[in-house]
Amino acid sequence: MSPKGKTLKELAEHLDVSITTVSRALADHPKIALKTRKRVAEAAIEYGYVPNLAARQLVSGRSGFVGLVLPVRGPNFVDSYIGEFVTGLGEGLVEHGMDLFLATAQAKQSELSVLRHVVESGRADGVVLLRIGEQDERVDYLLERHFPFVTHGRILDEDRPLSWLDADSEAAFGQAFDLLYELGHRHFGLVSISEKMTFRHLRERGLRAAMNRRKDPSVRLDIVSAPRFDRMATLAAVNQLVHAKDRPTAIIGLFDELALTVLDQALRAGLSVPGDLSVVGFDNITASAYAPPGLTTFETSTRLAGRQIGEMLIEVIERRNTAPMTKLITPTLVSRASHGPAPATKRQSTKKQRENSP
Amino acid sequence: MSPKGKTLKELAEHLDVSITTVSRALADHPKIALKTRKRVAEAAIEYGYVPNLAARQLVSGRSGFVGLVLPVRGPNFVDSYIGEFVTGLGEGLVEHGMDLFLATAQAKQSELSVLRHVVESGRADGVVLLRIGEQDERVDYLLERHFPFVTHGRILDEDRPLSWLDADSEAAFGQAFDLLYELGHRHFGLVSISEKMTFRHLRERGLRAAMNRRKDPSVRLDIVSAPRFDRMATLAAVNQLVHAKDRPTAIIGLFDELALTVLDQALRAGLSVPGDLSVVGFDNITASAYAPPGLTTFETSTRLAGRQIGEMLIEVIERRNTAPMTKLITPTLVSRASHGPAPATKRQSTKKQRENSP
DNA sequence: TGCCTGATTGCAAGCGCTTGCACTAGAATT
DNA sequence: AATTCTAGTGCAAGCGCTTGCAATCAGGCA
Repeated sequence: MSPKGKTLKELAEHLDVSITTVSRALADHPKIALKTRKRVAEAAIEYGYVPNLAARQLVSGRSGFVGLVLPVRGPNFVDSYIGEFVTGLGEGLVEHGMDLFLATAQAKQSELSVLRHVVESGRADGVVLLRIGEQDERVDYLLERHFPFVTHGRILDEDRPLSWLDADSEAAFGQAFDLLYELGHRHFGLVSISEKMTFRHLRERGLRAAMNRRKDPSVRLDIVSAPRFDRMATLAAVNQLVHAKDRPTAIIGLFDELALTVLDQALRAGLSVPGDLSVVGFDNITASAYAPPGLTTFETSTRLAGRQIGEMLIEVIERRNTAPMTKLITPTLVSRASHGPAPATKRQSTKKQRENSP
Repeated sequence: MSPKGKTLKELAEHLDVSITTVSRALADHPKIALKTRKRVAEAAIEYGYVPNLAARQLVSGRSGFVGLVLPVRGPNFVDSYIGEFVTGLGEGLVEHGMDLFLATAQAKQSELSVLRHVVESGRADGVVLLRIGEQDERVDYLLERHFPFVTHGRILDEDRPLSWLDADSEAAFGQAFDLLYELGHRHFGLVSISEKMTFRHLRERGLRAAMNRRKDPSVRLDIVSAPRFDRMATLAAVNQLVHAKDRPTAIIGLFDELALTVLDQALRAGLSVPGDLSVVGFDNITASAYAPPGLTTFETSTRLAGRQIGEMLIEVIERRNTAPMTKLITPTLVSRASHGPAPATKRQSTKKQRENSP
């Protein structure tokens, strides 16, 4: 059976008024007599009238949709980010009568070209962008096109007028440093990524800033990095730290997957966590609670972020040409068992095979 | 800037032909001279013409969208299912030029009412349903309405003509039983849920069937269950098994979250896994690899399922009124360290308080 | 009683695109 | 040379809905 529903015209005939009146009545137009409005509203419900979206869109020029271009992902990724985000985004939109539509890139297609299509076909009134790079061609495109959008995460250039929501992971990484420093740690490791993502930059900056604030020359930070989704390279990078002769006493993962890998490799190497090594991550993915001894990390509600971004985007769409809105969410520390005091022996040890240098 | 793109008319004037011709040329209509078709196609690209979807939908009566009604979820759920599924579904659809649209239920709204709206507003040409119950009002509705849909999972009544894709978890649970039986286990526990989901039924049935096949009167199965998303009740149910005086030597979780809870509670109770207790799950969520000692479970690619469902749905939409298609995916065993031989001492215990039924 | 006003309602013109049917030439047939 | 095809193109009618403007009607006021 075709999706042919009742039309305005049918309803109008049924009620013996013009379709204009019905249309206006349903839109609560003030010029229509209250009595009529009510009569129509009731009939519409009883009659099971549901407006045809396509027709409405055609005349209004608006689609009623918000687009989300799904990031292209490796073949084996597994994470709850998309699901949570999309759930939240949907919640944020539905209250304002907007629908969410997902655009997936074809095999060889760039995200930009998908985005372009979405924008130009009029399928969306606004879009949400995920996984923002330090520089981002998608952002450039939308900005130039003056098309409404909100990003989860931000680009590096803070002066460009875009609306975004992001976790203040810069602050979180500073907090992680302080936490560990107070526990006596002086030699830090950071497992990072090689992609030029803004969050990488911010987190490293947050860490460094906290470090510099201490003005303690004995503090040392070793950074290793690997391309994302490259399991082998990641393992190599992690082990470079874990198996170093001069191993850090605390290793921070740029995000939980990385920290969990550290945990895993450390345990395999026979180290005790947090006895020999403290590990801290960021994101609080599910596995972090299960991986022994429980990963200390930071939590930021992805679902809530989605929801808020939905609301922001509605704003942006509604009143165009307004100042961009930005929102910074403070992550909260989830303190589990993977961090602790720096191993005492490591401090001024003389007969260790591994040395701690300034 | 408004989403006002170039129109067919503009392109037509530009090319000095009728819009009919342009429209047909772009659709590769055989009646249009090849030369013309090429000329138009090139001009369209150069000119940056992108058809207005709303207009097209209005006349074609088809939306070009497939709808997915997001299951209503508890406030703290975290899982990768939605993300993976949606990614796969998008991939399966985009190749056929279909878009995916997500409908979210409002706070107090039922999934059915959202579904109804989606169907009746013509926003989708077909829908995908998730988390199917033994009986499901959404399925009833769509069937009655003759609206194209495919479900991930199935209803209990196998005679109703609907298209579905499901993992053969019935077989998997049989396999789990056999695996454990051969390892000497005779006393089994199953942590189940109280919701009437089809997969629960099938998995229990698979387990029972394998059990009965053995015709071994010494085999015993204790089942506990709790409402989903109710953490306290789940813990209580799990502990009822784990702390039972007469504890099963092998406990199967209806899905990994449950099995992981068993693992966790067992470890807390000082039991050794798999020394004292074997545990098996289903789903292979990320955490299952990290939770000590590594959960033995079954894997079924959600992303692939999404993709295949996308393709099935296209089929169903394209040629309506055809026989329903069903697809059964065989899960593969992911053998990790949470299962092992039954503890020798547990064997011929005499004082059993619960009885095993055929 | 006649004209003006405000409150309601309806007419009709699209929004941009598809498609059945008619139309035009040149080609083919007799 | 007259007639019939055939390929290629255009006309015009919508798809279902919104909306500017005109039309209608009952009072109200002079």
